Parts: sequence; C-alpha cells; structure tokens
Amino acid sequence: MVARKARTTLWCVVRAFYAQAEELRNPQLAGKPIGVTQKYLIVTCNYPARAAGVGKLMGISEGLRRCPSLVLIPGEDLTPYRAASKAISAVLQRFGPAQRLGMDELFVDATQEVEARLRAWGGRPPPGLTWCGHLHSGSAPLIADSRHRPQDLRAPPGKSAGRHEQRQGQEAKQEQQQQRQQQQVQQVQQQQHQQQQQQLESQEGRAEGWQLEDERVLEAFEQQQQEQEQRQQQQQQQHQQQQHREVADDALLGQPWQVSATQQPAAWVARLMVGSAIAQEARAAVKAETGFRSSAGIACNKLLAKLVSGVHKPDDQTILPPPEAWAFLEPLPVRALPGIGYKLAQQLAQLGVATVAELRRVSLQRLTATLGESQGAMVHGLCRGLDPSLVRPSTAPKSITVEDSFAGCATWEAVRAVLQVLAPDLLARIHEEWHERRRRPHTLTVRWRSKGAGWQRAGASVPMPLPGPLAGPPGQKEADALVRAALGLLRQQLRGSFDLSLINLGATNIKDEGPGPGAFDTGAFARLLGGGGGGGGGSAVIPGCDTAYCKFEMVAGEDWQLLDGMESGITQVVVSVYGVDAWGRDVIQGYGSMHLPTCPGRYELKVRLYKPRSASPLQAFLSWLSGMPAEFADHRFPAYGSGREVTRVASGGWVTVAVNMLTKDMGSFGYVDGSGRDQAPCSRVVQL
DNA sequence: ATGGGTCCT
DNA sequence: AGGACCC
Repeated sequence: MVARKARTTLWCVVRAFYAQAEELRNPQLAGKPIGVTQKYLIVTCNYPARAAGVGKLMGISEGLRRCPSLVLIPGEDLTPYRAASKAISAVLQRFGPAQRLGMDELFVDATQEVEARLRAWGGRPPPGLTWCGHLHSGSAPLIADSRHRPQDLRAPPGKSAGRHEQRQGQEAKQEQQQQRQQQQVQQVQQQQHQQQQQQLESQEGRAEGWQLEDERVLEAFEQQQQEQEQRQQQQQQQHQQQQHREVADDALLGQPWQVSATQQPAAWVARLMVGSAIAQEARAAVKAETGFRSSAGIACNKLLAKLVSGVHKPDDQTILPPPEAWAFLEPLPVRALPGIGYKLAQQLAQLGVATVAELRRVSLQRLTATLGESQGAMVHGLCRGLDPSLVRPSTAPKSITVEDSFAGCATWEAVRAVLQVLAPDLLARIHEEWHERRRRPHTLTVRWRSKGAGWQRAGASVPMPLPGPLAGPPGQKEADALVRAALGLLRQQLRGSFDLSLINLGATNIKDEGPGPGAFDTGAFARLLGGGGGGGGGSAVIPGCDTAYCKFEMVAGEDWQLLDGMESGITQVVVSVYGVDAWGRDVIQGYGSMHLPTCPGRYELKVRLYKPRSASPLQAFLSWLSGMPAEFADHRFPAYGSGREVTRVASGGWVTVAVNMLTKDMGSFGYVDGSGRDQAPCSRVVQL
C-alpha cells in the first residue's frame, strides 16, 4: 500500500465578497446595510443587512420590505469584482499553490510551507507557537446557513467561541492541557461506546473510521489517490523525484484525539498548528494589501478545510483536528458536502438518505450500484471525511463567457439586440486576455435557455471569427463579426418559433500566442503620476471619435491617507473621456474606472469605457462608478427602465492611460521595529 | 433565480 | 454538446 503524503490545506473565503468590494469602493457605506443586485435579485449583502433579515438571492422587494434602509448597489458588471478577485488571489498564491473556486474562495496547499517551517525548526514547532484561530471541537455543531444553499454552514447563534480558542499566557496553556485531558477521558469513553455499538451493528458500512474499512474500499480509495498523484506529477515536472511519504492524516479520521503530557504530540498537531499560523498570515496579508476581510478553514484535506471554514466567520479562522472530523460531519445534510449537488442529493434521498450519518450506513456496493463506480466511491469517502483530491493550481482561464437573462426574447430583432450588447463585452475581455497573457480564443460558443425549459441550456459553436491582430483596441467590425457568427449559429439551431430567457456568448479553446508581458505583482504603495487633464498621458480609441481627451478623478478624493495599505488592491481612478463633436463642442464619450497597479513601474493601462443607457439616471451611474456617498445613489436604480432590460451599461470603446507608479517612503512600510504594532502611515499625493 | 466558472461523460 | 458540480 502506498500511503498518501500528509497535507495541510487551507480554504480561504471572502464572505459577502461583492458587498465588501462595494464597501471598499465607498468607505462611507461601512456599517450601513447594503445589498448588491443583479436583475431583480439581491445576490449578496453585507452583515448589517443580514442582521436585518436580508439574505442572499432574495428578491429586491422582499429585501427592502425587511430592511427599508437597505442601500442597493447594482452588481451586474463584474469588472471591479474580477479585479479585486485577482488581487486577492495574487496575495494568497504567495503561501502555496492556490486553486480558485469562483471569485472569492480559494484552496491553498500549505504543505510545502508547513514542511519548510518545521524543517527550519528542527521538526517540531517552537514551544511558544500556539493555535491561531479556533480549534473546532464536537461541542459546536453546525447548522445550515441558507435556505437556498444548504451547503453553507455556520455555528448556531449565541454559541460562544470554541473551547480551544487561542489565548495568551501560560495560564491558558495549562487550561488547554486540562481540557485536552478531560476531552481524552470523554473520548476514551466515547470510543468504548463506539466499539460496543460496532459489535451490535451489522458489518455493513458501519465501521467507525478509516482503519476499519474493508479492503475494497481501501483499494478504490488508493486508486483514486494514485490517479491524482500521477496527474499531479505530470503537471509538476520539477517534482519528478520520489516524494517522501508519511502516514496520511486520513488514518486518523474518526479516531479520538490522543495528546498527553508524556507522549510526543501527533504529527498533525504540528502541521495544523503551523498551517493555522500560515492562514493567519495569509489573511492578514489579504487585509493589508487589498482591504478584504476573510475567513479560513485549516485541515488535512480540501473537504474538511472548506467545511470547517464556516464555523467562525466572517473574519476569523477555524482548525479541524482530524480526530474531530467524524463527529463534525455526522449531523450534516449530505447536500452540505462539496461534490454532492442537487441531483446526487435527490438520488440519495431516494435511498432514504438525508444526512451524513445516514449515508455512512449505506454500503459501498449499494452506492456504486446506484450512483456508478466513481460517484459511489466519492460519496462513500466524502461522508467519512476522506477527500483524495489535490489542490489543482488555477491557471489562465479556459473560457470567457458573457451572458444575459431576460423575461423573453422571441424575435430575431430581439436576439440581435442582445447579441449586440454581449459581443462588445466578450470582445473586450478577449482583448484583455490577449494583453494580459497573449492568449487567443479559437472557438465561439453560443448557449441559450428556452423559456419553460428549466435550467437546461442548449449550445453550439463555430470557429472564432477573429482573424485579425488583437493588439489594437476592439473595434466595431470585430464585434459585428461576433454578432454575425452567433446569429448564424442560432438561425441554424432555432427552427420555427422560439422564446429565449437567456443567451450566453463564450470564447473557448484559448491558446497561447507568444510570450506575454510580465504580470503585475503586488507590493508597496506608490505615488501615481502621469495622465493629466487636457489630454496628456492618455490616448483614447472610441468608435466614431478621434479627438478625445481625458479627465481623471480619484475615487476617495485627492488628499487621502492610507493606513497600512488598506485599499491598495482596489484603488481606483475614474476616467471621463470627452470628445469634440463636429461643431467643436465637448461631448462626453464615456466613463471608465481603472485599478492602479501596486508595483512600481511604468504601465499602459487599458480602460474600458461605459456609457449609461438612456434608462439609467446619469447621477446614479456616476455614483456607482465613482463610489460617491450612497445617499447620492438612487435606491430605485435597479428598477429603472423596463425592469427586464438587457443591461444598463453600454460599452463605449477604450482609453489607454499611461501611469507611472513610484514608490514612496519604502523604508517606512511596516516591519519597522518588530513589535508588530506599527501602522506606519503612508500618505500620498495624487497628481492627475 | 444572477453571471459567471470548472470538469467529466 | 450536454450535464453535473462550484461560487
């Protein structure tokens, strides 16, 4: 048997991500209940809003009924969130291979970093090191956090922090020791109880813990592990040398936690303890460099790290000791296990299974017979806390898609109108990807949903009609080519009458095309120079306008102070682009906002321009864009227009802005005297 | 439900 | 191409 290398996995999640992004964009929102909307839904909301009864994916009217002072912010344009997400990923990647899940959650494989630190300390953590965050113990069961999403968990209300919360001083440590001993006694009793239970139960699937599994379970699991390892070795060619192996923590799942004063602590104690320190550092770095608060779970695999991260949030972290995993999972609905979605949960319900405890009673044979070999084995492992999957570092995007949903779309005119909105958006992101990584998509996909067809989507694809260079700005001709190709596909596929409720336009099959430019790094604060009112520093390309000039505006005003870099990751500059029309009058051509790079150097930043559509009040649009005080934003903004209009923002070309980022006061950034309490204020003057 | 993504079959 | 899963 090949033992799997013991891993330390972190799961970092930015709670209420869109809402936090809006709070950072506009600090005056802090403390107020805010909801971020898409169409008629509040897709997420901050914690003050949740306290007032507002929930994720709640209708806007319901949200306003529950919380009349709710500030609504339209969140259909994901551009700023994408930028923030990138900044957060960049920080977390410094701590290990990172796998993104959505825009606001990542796995980080901290194994290497943990091992490096342990090696440096001679194999064990220094005596002063303690747990960072909360050690989960069975005394704090979880409940579902959301009616709509049973996989979101949280601790029940009123429940105080876990017993193993970090404390300072010798006293706390002694207390911890006592608690451990007490717990050990309790767990020995539990173990005896379990053994009795085992004797009473049938042999079928009731074995408590990995080490008692029958051989076929073991083989299936080992096979999965080996396949995963092979895949990883193919991916990481530099790690071809024989990996050093040790007994996996998997062997400890379901065992009582054995720590005694005389005995050497289990290996997982050192690993997870160091892992918790790394997680703390990582979250602190995210906060310092991007402003986002986050929570984290620390465990021996992805499944457990992710699940336990919900116990203390939104700005805290939780460690799950492997021996706690068995009891931790037991009461959860199977739907809470990542990998068990709507369909699988339905199938399991037909077997009479709703909870993890019930699932554990079903034999592997029955599961594989019902769900298939692969899913059966997966589910069988998941409910026991076993997850052989490795952190697969996220790479450049494999697809870029834009979509829109609407009440109905039954004529070719309407289809064309939708495509004419989507195509420039997709094109802009295609160009963005080319500029960032020199990658070009070779396939155009169209997907659609027909009214009344539930969630089902049909789709088709053609070669991407973009033969020309992507170096220049996206042009009308390129967008037209996308529209024509998509329209052609739909004409082929939609025979007779149709009524669509969604159209998705995608670029896939994206291939490298030569060496890309150096990536932005995250780093120190900077002073921004360049740009300039009246035309200096920027050049714009706007369809039908060749005499444009730019004005710039910092989101938070000109003379602002930054404390330990809070807002760096999403610091924005708003650009207004004016053109001169045929009569020599200044006409606004569009607005854009850009994120400042955080690394010194000279950059040419390409900024997408937007214009509010006629249905949107200009004031609300500008408030949204520039992060003005919420009071100036119109609460009813999302309801303007027909209510089901395609989008409220039209793309209006590009502006390229030359930016010179200079560091200032490098020596005064943090790390000043080792006390860890410095907040070296870093002022900056912005000249635009 | 939104507006995205991923991987597997 | 479609379907499952994730946010």
